[in-house]
Amino acid sequence: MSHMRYCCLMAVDRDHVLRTAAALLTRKSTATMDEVAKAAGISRATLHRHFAGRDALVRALESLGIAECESALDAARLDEGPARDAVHRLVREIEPAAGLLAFLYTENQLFEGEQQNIGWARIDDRIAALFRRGQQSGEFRIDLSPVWLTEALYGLLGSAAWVVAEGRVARNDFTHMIVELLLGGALRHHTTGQREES
Amino acid sequence: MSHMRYCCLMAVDRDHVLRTAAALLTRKSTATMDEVAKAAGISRATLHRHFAGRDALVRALESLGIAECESALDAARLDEGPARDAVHRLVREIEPAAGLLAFLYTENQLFEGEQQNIGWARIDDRIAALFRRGQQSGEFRIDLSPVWLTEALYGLLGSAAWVVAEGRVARNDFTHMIVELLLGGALRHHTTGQREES
DNA sequence: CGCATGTGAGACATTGATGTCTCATTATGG
DNA sequence: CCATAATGAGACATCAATGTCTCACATGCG
Repeated sequence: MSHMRYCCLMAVDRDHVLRTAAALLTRKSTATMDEVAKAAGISRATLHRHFAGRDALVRALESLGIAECESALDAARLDEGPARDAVHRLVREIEPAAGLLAFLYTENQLFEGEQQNIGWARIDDRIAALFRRGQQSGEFRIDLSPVWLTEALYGLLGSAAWVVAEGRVARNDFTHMIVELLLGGALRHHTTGQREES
Repeated sequence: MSHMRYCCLMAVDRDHVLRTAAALLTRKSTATMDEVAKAAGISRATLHRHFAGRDALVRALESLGIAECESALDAARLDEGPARDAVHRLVREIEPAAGLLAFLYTENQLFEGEQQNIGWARIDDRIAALFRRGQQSGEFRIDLSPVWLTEALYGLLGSAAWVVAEGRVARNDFTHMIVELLLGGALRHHTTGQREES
């Protein structure tokens, strides 16, 4: 504690600003710097002191999103146990970041001159590796590529975050909805006469 | 003056402009009116003669998206045969519009003062009704609500359109990827018929 | 208490997109 | 061939967001 400096209100909680901005931009991706500042309870000037500009803010959000994603990946221990359980843990751990990820997912198109891209690539690889492990262990079907399964997971995370935010489904169902659909699909599998062929 | 009948057929192909704009905005949702005009091969002035402003353009795209969606819904004959086959037909029919839908899906947040909203609601209802029919017929599991299945379908359509546009999966796999994941899930099931070979 | 720091409020110029206008050009149809 | 109409090019004002700046205020610290 001795190394912490106690000043005035002490350098506006950067993390709080980022999370508020994430929550706002998730709902309204075109929100103004002024709106972001008001949402965070600070002035535009102060916001601009902490983040050089809108670009820097979005970059910071991207870094936050990557960090939270990797934390979730670590916490989910993707290498341990059945792959299906690892997927379940992953979705559970990543849920709090789903909104932010959904925002970044749509905003990323703007960053063609990538740089943080390596962070996303690393995350993609770790998730794809999980699906690949599940395929090799015989748990997952092999006609759906790990790349597609990874992307589909992103899409489902975004859809679920959206529909929960809209209040059209209960927040508690978040993990169940995604995991059950992603792993089991919409079809009933215990009924007789099930046939799958196209 | 009798309104323009069939005078100079120079009349810029409105549909072509819309589809070009859709393609561009799908890739870069912040594209300028000038960029849209250039992409469509017309001048900004002409673009502005046909669409009062950016708002009007996006509205027109929304109408186009709704129309294409409803055409797909009609062509898929959702009421006929097994629900799972209807889902397959739906995805196949809706594929060409997936990019446009993905764009509108993210852009819709801006339309809080809805008006076209009724169009989307009607589409939502028709798709949700399909999933409900599948549940009642015993084909689909009942622990995943039609609302969620509908939203999940949108998410998967968007993800698939994106990953195909990125060139990370083959365009030919579009329908298969979505239908198999949405209906069957990633898990291998020990039921008859599921593709598990090589 | 006085100093330093961080903040809020607001003025200001800048930038980029937009909407509107005019005018010349081209193509169409009678 | 001529009148009409649609287009392209560009000038122009407008507007909103941004980035930068100054100044006053509050609070922590010596």
